[in-house]
This record gives sequence, structure tokens and C-alpha cells, in this order.
Amino acid sequence: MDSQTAAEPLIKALRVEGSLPRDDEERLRALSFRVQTYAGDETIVAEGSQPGESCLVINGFAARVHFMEDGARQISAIHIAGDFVDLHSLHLETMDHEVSALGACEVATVPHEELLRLLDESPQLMWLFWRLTVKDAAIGRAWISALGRLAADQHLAHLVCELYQRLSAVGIADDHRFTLPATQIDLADMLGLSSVHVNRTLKLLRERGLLDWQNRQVEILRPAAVAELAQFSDDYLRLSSGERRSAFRKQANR
Amino acid sequence: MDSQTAAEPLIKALRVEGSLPRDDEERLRALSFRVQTYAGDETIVAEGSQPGESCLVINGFAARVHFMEDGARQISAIHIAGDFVDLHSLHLETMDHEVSALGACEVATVPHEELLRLLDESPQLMWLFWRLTVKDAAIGRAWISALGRLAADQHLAHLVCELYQRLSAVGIADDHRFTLPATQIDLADMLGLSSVHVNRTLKLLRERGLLDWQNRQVEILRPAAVAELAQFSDDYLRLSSGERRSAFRKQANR
DNA sequence: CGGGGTATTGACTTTGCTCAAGAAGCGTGG
DNA sequence: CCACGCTTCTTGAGCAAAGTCAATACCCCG
Repeated sequence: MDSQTAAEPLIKALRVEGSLPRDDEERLRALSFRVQTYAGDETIVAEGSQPGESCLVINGFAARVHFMEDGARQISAIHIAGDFVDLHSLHLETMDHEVSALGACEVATVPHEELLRLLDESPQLMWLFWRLTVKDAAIGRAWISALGRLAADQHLAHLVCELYQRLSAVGIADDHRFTLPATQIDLADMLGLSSVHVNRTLKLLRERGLLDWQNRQVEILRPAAVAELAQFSDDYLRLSSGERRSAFRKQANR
Repeated sequence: MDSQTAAEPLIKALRVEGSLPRDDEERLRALSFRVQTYAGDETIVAEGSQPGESCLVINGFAARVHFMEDGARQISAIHIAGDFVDLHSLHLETMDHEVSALGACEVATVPHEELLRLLDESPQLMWLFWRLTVKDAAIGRAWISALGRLAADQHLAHLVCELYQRLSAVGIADDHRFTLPATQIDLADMLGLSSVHVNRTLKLLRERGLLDWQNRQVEILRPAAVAELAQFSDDYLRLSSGERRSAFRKQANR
């Protein structure tokens, strides 16, 4: 993937969120993306750094990782292709966590300066970018309730439902199957569990005939049962009011 | 507090975030706030509703609450005076959780329509509002790592540190003391614990001479020790780059 | 002075963690 | 092509953290 096409996954993601005028689309294509490839576990943005650019995932997965004093990790978010991972670094000066690759991962970076100019030119893009961070926050809240109130098997099921839903929304997953290059250790760090317990929990779900998970390939065998176990509803992933601002604008212009 | 002064806590909070031009300040004051008072545990915004207005806390505390199928609750955020709790409902059509009062609470609501018009007029305000939601998201990430990787005593200590820091930043707390009208049940629902365990954990912290917590009054007796226990750093609460956009704008206008 | 919610404590259970060892998978270099 | 080493996966055994159930005490308010 070269710099020319790096904007496409983003444009696709933004179209899901709301109307994207053609000139804004062109503005996005005109950004000078620097595309880089990372191997699994490589650091993309370091904790404590003060990035001068924002990054978005083109291909693969990235994770936000927090480190505890004893070396324990906690992953607070997973980002997939089209996610503008690091949009918030426009607002946050110093990274309070790191962003790293979850499996091989292709990432495009854009200088903050260019983004700021872009947002200055197009309030509609600012609106859409804001929206992306709001959606991330909604996902974060779902993680909080899962961490706080779901048992290990439910939580794991919830994660699988969320990822499948998000991946299929951008056409990367289909037929209740997807690829997730995460080790059981990575999973443990997402779920706030030990890797041993993740292993046992996975085994349980397999034995119950709910999931198949081998060689980074996840298959949801009984989607309804998994969703029920996880108490999963995809409402929070469909913000679905992307048109309201533009609808308002039309109204205001009358 | 009447509608005239309802904007003040918000203006104060926005000033912390970045430069707030005088005309934007006036625009905020011109919004038609409807001020309402809620008693503890009252619902401010219902789950599943499609609010046509956003609300901000003027006084007291509000909580975002998620309900599980078995009736268990999980609180995913606490909002204090000046917090624009429900700014995200501009983007999210249907509430995936409820907002309720944590103790007596004064809230001002503004119609979405007015907010959208405001944002249309002032990209700088859109930027600042975006920034507020980014800050909330940073707090949310800290909750995720605390839920996932901190033990009960550490997590409780972390919550106390966070709240004290946020409250003192807007002048509501001082001298390592603050009022928190939360029952141990509420605390349990923030920490993802049972109320019994919260009780024992509080006892432990009291016995260790770290905290005093009586009659909704919290006092941090040994701030350094509490922060160390919690592995608390206030970095994530200080986004501290509020000026960068306006700095850029000046540059761009040259 | 009751009544309802809240706080406290004990006894017991459950969930998930730690430690440890062996098996399986995988990339690399001989 | 195989052997080696490294990481990941799997499983067992014992332990620790937190949950549940239940009884009692407290406290505020009408």
C-alpha cells in the first residue's frame, strides 16, 4: 500500500459515520501519508512520547497498551483497518500509554500540522473526526462494563462479538469468521485475566461448541448463543445519526 | 442556580482546555439552559432514549450506568461540576446506557439544535467540545487499566486520587479532602466489586492510615502513599496542549 | 419510635491466579 | 531436511482474592 491509497480505508470508515462531501474526500487523499509496516508487538507510538503526527491503521490490528509498575500489561483498545488510532494525540500532548502492533500491521501517519490545517478548512471533517473518537469512547465504555461485571467466559464472548461486528462492518470479516493475530497472552491483557485462565476459558467455549479458535482464525459457531452469553448488543457500535448535523445544516440554510 | 449562570461552570472547564475567545464565551452564555435538580439515584437520561438535548453538571455528581441482564450495575464514568456529560449524544442517537444522579445533582440541559448551530458558527468551540470528549475517553482508559490490572485496594485508591485531582482542578476540593455522595454500593459499581468487598477494602485503607471516609467526606491522609499504592499519575488528566490549535491558526494566518 | 436503606462482620464458596512442567508450533541456521 | 531454541499452548495442583449469604448494627428521617 502506498501513500496514494492510504486514505482509502479512512474514507471508507468516515462514510460509515456520515456524509463525506467530495471535496473533503479529496482533501483526505491529498494528505501526505507516510506508510509503515510493523511486526507483531512492535511499538508504533511510545508511552511518554509527544507525537507530532497521528496514525491510522491501514491493515492488521493495533492495540493501546498500558503498563503497570510490576510489568503487567493492560490493553485498553483494539484498532482495526480504517481506525484513526491516534487522532486523540491532536489533543493530548504526551502519550499516557503506548500504541503497538498486534500482529503484522500497516500504519499510515500524517503530521498534526496537516491535520490541523485540514480541520481548519473543513468543519465537517472535524465533526467526523470527533465522531470517530466518540465511537471509540463508546467501545471503551462497553469494555468497562465487561471488565467490571462479566465473568471470564462472557467477557471473552463479548470481545469476539465486538470484533466480528466491527470487522464485518468494514468488510474484513464475513460468515462469522475472522483472523485475529493475538496470542492468549494478548487476550489476557485485553480481558484483565491471566493467560492460563484465558486458555481454560477458551477450552470451555470450544467444548460448549460455541467457538472455534485455531491458528489465529476465529469462528463463531453459534452466533446467537455467543451473543446471549456475552449479553452483547451491537447498538453501541452503530451510532447511526451521522446525518443529523448535515440535516440540520440544510434546515438552517432555509 | 438559574439559566443565566448555568454556563459559568462550563466556561470555567473550557478555559482549562484552551483559549476561549470572548465571542464564544458570549455564545455559550446565550444558550437557553434549562436547569433541573435531581435527587440521588434519579435518572437524568434514560437508557434507550433518544435525547434531543445534551446535559451538563452544574453541581454535584452524575454517573454513567450500564445494567446487566441480572440487574447488576456498572458505572463507567463519574462526572463533576462543569462536565458536559452528554455531549456525545450529539453523535449517538440512542443511549446505550443511562445517566443518573449520584447524590443530589444540578444539571443544565441545552437543545441539540442550539448546540449544532453553535458549533456551526464556531469551529473553535467544536474543537473544545471535542477535546472534552477526548479527555473523558482518557479517563475511561485509565478506568480500563485499573479494572483489569489493579487489586481492590489499589483501584479504590486510584479512584480517590482521580476524583481529588479532578475536583481540585475546578476548585471543588482542597486540602486532600472532598465530598462524595456515593454509597458503598455505588463504589462497588464503579470498581466492579461487591459492596461487601468494598466495605472490607475501605476498612483496610482506614486501618493502614491512608484514608478517612465518613459521612460522604473523604480525606486522603497520606497522599503520597495513596498515590503510590494506586500507581497514580495525573498526567492523563492534564491534556495540556490546549493552545496548539490556536497557535497553529496564528501561524497559518501569517 | 419505626422503617428503610446502609454499613459491618463472620462463615463459606467460587473464580481466577500462581507456579510448574510438559507438549506443540515455528522460524532459523547448519 | 532436520535439529535447536524460543514462544505459545495446555494441564495439574494449590492458593489467594473476591463473591455470596446471612445476621446484626447503625443512622437518618418522617
